[in-house]
Amino acid sequence: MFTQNKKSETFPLVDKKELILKAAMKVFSEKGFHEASVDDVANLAGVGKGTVYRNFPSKQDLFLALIEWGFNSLISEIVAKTKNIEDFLKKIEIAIETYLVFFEHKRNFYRVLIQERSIFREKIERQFKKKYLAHLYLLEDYFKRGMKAGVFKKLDSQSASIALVGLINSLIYKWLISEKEYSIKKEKKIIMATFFDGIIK
Amino acid sequence: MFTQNKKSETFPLVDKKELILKAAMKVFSEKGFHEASVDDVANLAGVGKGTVYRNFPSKQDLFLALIEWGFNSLISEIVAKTKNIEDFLKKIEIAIETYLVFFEHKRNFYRVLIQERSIFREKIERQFKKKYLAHLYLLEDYFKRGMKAGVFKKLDSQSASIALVGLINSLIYKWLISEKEYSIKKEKKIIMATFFDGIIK
Amino acid sequence: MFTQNKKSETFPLVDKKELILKAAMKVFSEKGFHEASVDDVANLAGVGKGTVYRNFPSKQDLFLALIEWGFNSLISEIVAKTKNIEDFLKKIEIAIETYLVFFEHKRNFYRVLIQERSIFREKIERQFKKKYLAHLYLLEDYFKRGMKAGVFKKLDSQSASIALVGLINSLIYKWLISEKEYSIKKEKKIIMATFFDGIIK
Amino acid sequence: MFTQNKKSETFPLVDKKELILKAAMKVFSEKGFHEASVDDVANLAGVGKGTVYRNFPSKQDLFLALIEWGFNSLISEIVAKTKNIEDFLKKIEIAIETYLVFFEHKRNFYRVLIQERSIFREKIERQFKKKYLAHLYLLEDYFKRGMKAGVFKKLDSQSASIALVGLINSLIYKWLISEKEYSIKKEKKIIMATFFDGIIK
DNA sequence: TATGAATGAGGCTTCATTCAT
DNA sequence: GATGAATGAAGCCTCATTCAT
Repeated sequence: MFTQNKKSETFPLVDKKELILKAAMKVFSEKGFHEASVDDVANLAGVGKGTVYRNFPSKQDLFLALIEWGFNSLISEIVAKTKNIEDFLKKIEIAIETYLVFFEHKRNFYRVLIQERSIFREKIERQFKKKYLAHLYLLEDYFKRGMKAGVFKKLDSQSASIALVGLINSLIYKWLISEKEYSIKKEKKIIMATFFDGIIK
Repeated sequence: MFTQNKKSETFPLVDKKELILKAAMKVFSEKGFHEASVDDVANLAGVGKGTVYRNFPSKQDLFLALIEWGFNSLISEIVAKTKNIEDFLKKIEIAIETYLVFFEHKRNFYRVLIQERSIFREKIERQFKKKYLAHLYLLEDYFKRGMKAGVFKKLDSQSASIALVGLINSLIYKWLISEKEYSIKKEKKIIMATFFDGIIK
Repeated sequence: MFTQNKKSETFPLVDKKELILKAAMKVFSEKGFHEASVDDVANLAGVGKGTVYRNFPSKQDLFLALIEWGFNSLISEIVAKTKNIEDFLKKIEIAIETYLVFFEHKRNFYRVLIQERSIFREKIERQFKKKYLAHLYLLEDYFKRGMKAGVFKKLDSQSASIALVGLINSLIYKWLISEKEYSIKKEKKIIMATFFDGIIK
Repeated sequence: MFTQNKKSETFPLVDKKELILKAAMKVFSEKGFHEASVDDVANLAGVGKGTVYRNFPSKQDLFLALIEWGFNSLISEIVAKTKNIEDFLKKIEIAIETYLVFFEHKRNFYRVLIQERSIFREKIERQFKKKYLAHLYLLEDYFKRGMKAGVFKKLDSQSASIALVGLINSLIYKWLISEKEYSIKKEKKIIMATFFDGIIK
């Protein structure tokens, strides 16, 4: 009793949901949504298949929850790192860096993200788009304010943020499939030298 | 035999392979690799399922052939449009424009491209990478030569080309899922204003 | 022990078993044995699933107990209504009426009864038959004695009772699926006019 | 080639659908709809599971097709045996006999019929009712005309036919679960002595 | 060469039952 | 005793691939 209480106070047992999400992250990132089976996830999580379904209504919902989980994490990190910065140039720069470092440590999440945008049809489409685009709003906001402040060229802010993210993702992908081991931060230089220098007024 | 040879010599009727590829392009782009069935492709192509398998060893090979077919087409077009241009700035600019227009007319191919990179595991990985990256070599080459000529900043040319393509793809994606109807060429402006202006020395 | 006895003596609170049986009656009648889940029953009864299993060894046993519960109730009622009647014709007539009225108020039990005789295989078969046929013995007995008394035609008394019950059930079924609202007692007339008039000597 | 042609002319290979229906009849009658698996059916039919699904969209559709198949057969037989009979009493009598003999030889179909009326919910309900009640229309018609002709008592003809069928089914059930071996035709006597004598004016 | 019926492995999901709390 | 989280066997169905015609 006592031990248990103590345990749960200081070592809050990993929540089942998180346990499953972690396993799912690995499995989906390695096999892809369709090739991965719910059994794979359950086995890796060390729980029964039924437990997966008790926590997530369906395989698709599990996948969606994964995306949300990851993005929430990414967004919090970017917000935390940039909120106290006044300079928009600096703000964007830090955001870029945070983004890169985030994925350097969460390769699996990146791998999950780049696969199969197409599995989300109709009913789910909206829900997915919302989550997928959510993290762009941050950047968009920075751009908007930066443009208003006269720091950036006057461009469509949504296009700009999408362009930047696409550019970054592309470089992450390159880094991911590269045979050589190098820190992804190295790519920051090219981002600054191209897009960043370009967008500055 | 005789009749057939004559036929295909004098009536270069769309050959069976191309017929199937066209159907596959539509089906895969609409449903995604996993959701689409070989039956769907065969039916749309108006041939029997066996015929699909006579021409492509497996569903995966069909998909791969599709990618190759599309890229070859894209590359030819870019080469044709840029080969007589001396100026590297102009060369890249035209390449960008060609790229945009190409996908404006081949949305399906774009849709096929962005899905399910994950279906290419192990055995297929190398083969895919090669094809996927092939069209980048063109750009890379232009950048290299442009850098040598002192027109562009000295950067890793592979990274630069990957960054550019990622940026463009991202904007195409935005255009694709946009509810508004507009020509994708409009996006050229932002590409020039950001990446292009940035990379120029 | 003591407390329990006292409780059930002075506070014949619906006992857990009956609580569960009532819920089961509703659930099974609405969904059928296979489509209904033990969870459904537990939820409706407002108890945990474990409690259901503490009271009934298995889902099948629960179903069987339900049948028995219903039949016991039916038989008591028929016995009560007919025991003081001397005339066998009247006896049967009252039995018929009681049967009809019973099911008019216990539609759910009827619905439970008509479904899925097939779930009772092998091991359970004998047990079920016994219960299912038990209520026929009453009628059979009445017929036997009526025949001996020369009131009824001399026929196989078991067949006669089975025939009568089948006929009645069929009319109850008709009443149940009928769109119109009418009292099932109306059907008594046709029962008397056909079977009853027929069996009289 | 020649032999084949001849074969298919004179020995029309058992149609796959019928092959599967026959297996389904046996399997469903023995195990019941829910306890039987599509695999069971496929195995008994000696075909792959996929072949079952090629012929019947779902397990439920297979079951429904089975019901229809059986009823069509029953109705044809009754019609054939009764159409040339003028006398309504005789007509009904022959119908009863045909009904009994039919099920004497098609016990499995009977077993399929008595199980699980409840599997047919909502969407399917109407479709099932239609089929289930179809064979009653025949009897109903006979009763109606017999009443008009003054041969039968004036009663609700639908109720009468339902009552008769319920009575008969009940006796078939008795015969089916009886341990003794006897011809079901024996039951005709009790049917005539009860319902039949009763309904005559 | 072309066809499409046939196959059956494999996947998602449900749910009766158990058991730690 | 009571609870309901956990389990995993079992079932329906899909679809890539094969092969007889």
